[in-house]
Amino acid sequence: MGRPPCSDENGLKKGPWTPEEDQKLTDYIEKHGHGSWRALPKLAGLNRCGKSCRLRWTNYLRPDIKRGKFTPDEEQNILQLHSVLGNKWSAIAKHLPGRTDNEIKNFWNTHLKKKLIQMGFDPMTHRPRTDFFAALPQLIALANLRQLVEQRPWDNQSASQLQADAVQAAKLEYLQCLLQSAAAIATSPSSSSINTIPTDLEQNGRPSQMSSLCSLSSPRIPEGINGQDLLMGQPLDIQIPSSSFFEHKQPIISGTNQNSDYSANSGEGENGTQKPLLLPEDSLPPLADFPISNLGDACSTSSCDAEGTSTHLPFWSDSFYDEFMSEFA
DNA sequence: AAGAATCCCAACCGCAAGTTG
DNA sequence: GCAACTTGCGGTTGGGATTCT
Repeated sequence: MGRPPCSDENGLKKGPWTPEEDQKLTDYIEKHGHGSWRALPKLAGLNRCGKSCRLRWTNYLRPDIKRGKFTPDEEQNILQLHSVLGNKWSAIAKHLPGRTDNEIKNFWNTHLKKKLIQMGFDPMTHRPRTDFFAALPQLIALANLRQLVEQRPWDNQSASQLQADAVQAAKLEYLQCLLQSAAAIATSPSSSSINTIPTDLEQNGRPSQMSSLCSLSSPRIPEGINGQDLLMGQPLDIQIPSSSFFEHKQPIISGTNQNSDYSANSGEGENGTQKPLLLPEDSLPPLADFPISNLGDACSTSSCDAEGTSTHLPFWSDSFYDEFMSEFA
């Protein structure tokens, strides 16, 4: 581009805005509109670059900005929008009147993201985390715990209790990894034996919305569909097929649930028989309370109709949201 | 009470898309 | 079609505010 960044321009002020500067900027824009941002600072008598003025106006001085804490409704909207749009803060902001992209981004980074991580969800995919590195802190903690248990002369009861806790936690961790691997398989377009995806639409030369959605490794809008358009002017009913993940409250894994689709995800034996990847029911702790459905069910049933006009199956079902939001309280 | 740690957010930076001549 | 320029966006950061020890 060849143009120096505005910070390089001679002697222009940077950093926090003073009330006087705010007043000048507000007065000018109210009288003349912002026009060319680049020309504005001179015209308004400000020793700032246009970019800085624009940012100050759009993120702070604009009269329609709503300040203060985000309401639970707004939080829920952000989560839902983020699961669809990803880090498209400006697109998300368009659905939250009075909120700026910067504000939403900050709120996400300081609150929502942490909450999701704490709950074991990948904040980018809104799925249970799949990376072993994510579990590293817990594993390290468990290792330390074990060392402590072995080294310290605790009474038998507390030591065994600790060990039991550690084993419980390790099992949970292991289970989560299994679930996540299965989820990855289930949502992979190549796993046709697992996820029987109708191919009629794809054969028409257009990737089916469903299959593109099912292949989401991060929130993505199906090809040819503008996520923004998708959302504009309609109530939030954006729903991702793979979201059936959260639809049912029954635990995915249990010894009595072997005919679930999930078991099919666990891999087939050489002769086609199902090799249960799952541990026996009694060897596993109960899953977390939030609802998780059959992983292999990602694109099944009515949610993905033959037209590829999937309009159902919230990735975050309402009930899940309720529970999630109650975590915030 | 004081220092350290953490949180929070306004503002900056760099990049890319869009616009104009 | 191209280059110069403008605008918008998302990631990052500095430092004040708050909480913890």
